[in-house]
Amino acid sequence: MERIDRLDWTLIQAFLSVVAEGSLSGAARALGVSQPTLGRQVKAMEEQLGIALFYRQPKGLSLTGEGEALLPHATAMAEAASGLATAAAGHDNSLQGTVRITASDFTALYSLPPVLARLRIDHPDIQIELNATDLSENLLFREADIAVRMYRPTQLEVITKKIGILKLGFFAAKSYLERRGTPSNIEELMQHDLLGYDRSERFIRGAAKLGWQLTRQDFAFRCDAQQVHCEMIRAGAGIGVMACNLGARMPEVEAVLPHFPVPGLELWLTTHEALRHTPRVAAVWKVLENGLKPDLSQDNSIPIMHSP
Amino acid sequence: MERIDRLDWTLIQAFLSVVAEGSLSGAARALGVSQPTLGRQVKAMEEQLGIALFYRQPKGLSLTGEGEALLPHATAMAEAASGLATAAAGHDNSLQGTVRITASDFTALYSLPPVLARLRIDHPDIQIELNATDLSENLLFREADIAVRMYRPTQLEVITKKIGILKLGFFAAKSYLERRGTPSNIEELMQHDLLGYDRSERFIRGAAKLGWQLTRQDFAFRCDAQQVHCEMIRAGAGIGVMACNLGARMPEVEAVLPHFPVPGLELWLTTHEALRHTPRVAAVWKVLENGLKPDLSQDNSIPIMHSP
DNA sequence: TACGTTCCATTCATATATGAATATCAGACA
DNA sequence: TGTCTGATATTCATATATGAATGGAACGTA
Repeated sequence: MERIDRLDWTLIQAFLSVVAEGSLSGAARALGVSQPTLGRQVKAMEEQLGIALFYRQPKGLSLTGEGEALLPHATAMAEAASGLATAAAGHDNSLQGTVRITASDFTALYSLPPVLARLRIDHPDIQIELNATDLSENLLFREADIAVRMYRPTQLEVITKKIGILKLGFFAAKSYLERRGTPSNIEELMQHDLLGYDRSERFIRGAAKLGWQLTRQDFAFRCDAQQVHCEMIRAGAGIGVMACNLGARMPEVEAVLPHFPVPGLELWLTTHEALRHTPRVAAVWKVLENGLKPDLSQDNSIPIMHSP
Repeated sequence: MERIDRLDWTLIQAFLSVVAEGSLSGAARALGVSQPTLGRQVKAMEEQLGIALFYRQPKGLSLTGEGEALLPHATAMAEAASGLATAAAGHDNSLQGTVRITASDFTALYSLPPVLARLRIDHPDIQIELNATDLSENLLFREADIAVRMYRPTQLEVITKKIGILKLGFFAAKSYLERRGTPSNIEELMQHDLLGYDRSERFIRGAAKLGWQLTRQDFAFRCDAQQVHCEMIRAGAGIGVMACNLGARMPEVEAVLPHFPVPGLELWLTTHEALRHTPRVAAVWKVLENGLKPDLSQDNSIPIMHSP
């Protein structure tokens, strides 16, 4: 397959300017180049992409449907470029602008919302862009300012801080427990339908350290996404491990063996060194830290699950 | 102030390539230009920005701290560029990639999380980027694929669909009601501490239509952010209007005059015409529509508040 | 209808950025 | 120490993109 990626970004710049101004001449003025140049650049872009971007009209150029489809991407580039310019100029010393946060789906959807709500109250001029993904993001190469992760990032040149430990515990739907009974010790629990969760390898190893032999076959269900896991517990599919604070919030589920020491998950906040002292990033960091802490345990004696 | 924005995007492209390859020569090979050209471009960029981007080392070029700070922006540009290339090539016919959603803070933080959780289950390969803002976004000019709004967008060339009506009602903290008593009709309610919410102009007008005279002075508190409003109700600061489904989920608050017909808020889904048939956008649209509907009323006889 | 304005397309001399060739430097290795 | 390798800088002829000038088409207005 051919790489169309090669198209010169100058062309995109030209494209964008023409869209914004509505004519070649106008765009030329705005961009400080001549009108023929711009005309050629637009033509070049159309040829390289094999797409008609504009309708040439007497009053100027207007976008075709295909052109419209490209515009959002071009605009995104322009925004990034302007962000770059701001950063370069060292003028981003204000508490406004966008801060991009990346977090695991689970954290993003269950832990972060109230914290972000608070953030919107404390810093109304800071826009938050949330990227929910379990993929380990490279803070240096991806546009994320702060990462919320369940493990300590290993990259160099990042600042990390452990916020606390997310306590996990066994939970099951009340309906399930009524049907199958509530286990009162580990041996009984192992006779139940167990739901393996996405870190099951880690979990099995963690369990082994606590002297609890467990194999993959002991799980009635396994799944990769924590949300699914969660839903299955709620639906009464069996007994599974989930975050204690989350379980406590769900009226239809109940803790099982609440005092059994299930290893917890660490929660780490990460940013890139170069962004550490950007005011808005620092502000968001602070709110995240303060907002997430109450939900977490600071007890370091709780065993944790280590990353693979 | 000078516009540094003017810097040619080709230079950024060069910058990025040098970072990725680690050397001028390598980057030149990758980019299909000569090494001196690239060297000059890097130098030009440094001069124009007035920043040293690289340490020149015998083994190649490595980023300075200032360079690192610019990198995320440059990378964001590259991602957008590659998105543009994909869109242009017409290859984005798969159910993967990123979909950007914009919604009011309130919707984003209170209504969307469970829906997005579902989305992650149904379409694990679609990344969601959520931009929580009350600002009306221009879907054509901003990189957002789908907007969730409380009003019908007026732009041309967008596809909109009304999902339903968010029912509103009076709520107060139980502690407040214990202290001040529960009003049993509108006249009594007006003697209470009322919390005006951010659309209070709209609200006052809506109330007037229902034959209920109300002025700004009748509100004990006013605030712009719905979250703050919400928190004040929970904190027992008075009686306020909030979404019924949200109020029902909060154990510490109680509905006041639950049968009084408070005008609701419409919820609209919007996307740009050109994106309508992009598979991943269509998929997300569908999940949003199905996920938000259950929380909303489809009863069109409920009065609604119109935008200003 | 004629005039002024605004736009895009074309032409051609010119300025500019480019690449091949080369010089230079630093480290690896025998 | 000498040589090789892979890197960045420098030079200069050349290709390339650029801009001023010009032509032509559409539209509004007197």
